[in-house]
Amino acid sequence: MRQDGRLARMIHVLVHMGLLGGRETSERIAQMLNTNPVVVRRTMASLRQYGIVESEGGRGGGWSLTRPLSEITILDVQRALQGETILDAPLSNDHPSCPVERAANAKLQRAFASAEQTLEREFQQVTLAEIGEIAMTSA
Amino acid sequence: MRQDGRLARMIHVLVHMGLLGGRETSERIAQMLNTNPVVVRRTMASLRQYGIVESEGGRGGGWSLTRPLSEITILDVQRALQGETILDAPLSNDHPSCPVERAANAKLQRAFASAEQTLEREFQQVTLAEIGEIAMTSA
DNA sequence: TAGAGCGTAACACTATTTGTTACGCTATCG
DNA sequence: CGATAGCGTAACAAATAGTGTTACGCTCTA
Ligand code: FES
Ligand code: FES
Repeated sequence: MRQDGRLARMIHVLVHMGLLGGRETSERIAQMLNTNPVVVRRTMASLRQYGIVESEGGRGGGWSLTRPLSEITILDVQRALQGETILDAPLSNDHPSCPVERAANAKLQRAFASAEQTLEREFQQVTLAEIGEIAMTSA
Repeated sequence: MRQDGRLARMIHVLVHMGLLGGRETSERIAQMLNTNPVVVRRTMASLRQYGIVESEGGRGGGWSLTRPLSEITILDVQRALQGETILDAPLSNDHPSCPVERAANAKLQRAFASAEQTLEREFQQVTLAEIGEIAMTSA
């Protein structure tokens, strides 16, 4: 699974919202991310589906958190954006019947699974509240 | 850093060469990988630069290993293909002066660095000779 | 009822890997 | 010496994924 910038961006947005407390529109979020409201909606939609944020249409609408930053981990955001798989072992599939290819793939898969576990543990340990605190004290 | 299929493919090729003992041409390797000789040369060139294989031109030329499979680890192949960085944390750079973005990036970087260490350890533990043995016994 | 705001489709742009063609250089064989 | 096998490299096409943008529809509230 390809790693992209969505995770970092969404963490930024969520912490921003948690610290400043309020509801934010896609328009305002887009400005703070130097991008476009549609991109924001697209990405935030994943978070909504996972229950981290909710959206309201109509005048006065926008996005808001469904729970405090202390109850959201990086892993939650990651799962919302990319599902179960964090790291995907890049295997080969050129000669599926070849035992060498299969052995190589098996070893790679094992190694990546191990790294993924590490990453998952790290992600689970960090709440967005922590990130907010670090930002507040370093500012 | 994006993960691609080169690592798995090159492991396959190297083990194949180690087990079958001989020199292989780009043409034959390309056939076994369902691809093109140029792609093979391109990728093998990285391995040559790192000292894992050597190439000879002219009639009867081709690629050969510079040392036995027992002295090549997955990490060696990885390093040859992608350099130092195995995993690259996908950070955001939308608002460099914002302390929240910086705090989020810092946490992500730490998490990915940890996972990279795990992966590096795993890669270093596996020699291509091991993969060859597994393939031989499972065939 | 007007307008703010989300939902979504459609398309262009970018970057990276992969695939392909073409051509040049070198070493061996006859 | 000439033909041929083989690598080296440049140039370009194709596929993929994220990103950016425009357009239009729906909903809620003032
Ligand atoms: S711009 Fe609002 S927290 Fe960074
Ligand atoms: S094709 Fe030769 S080892 Fe798999």
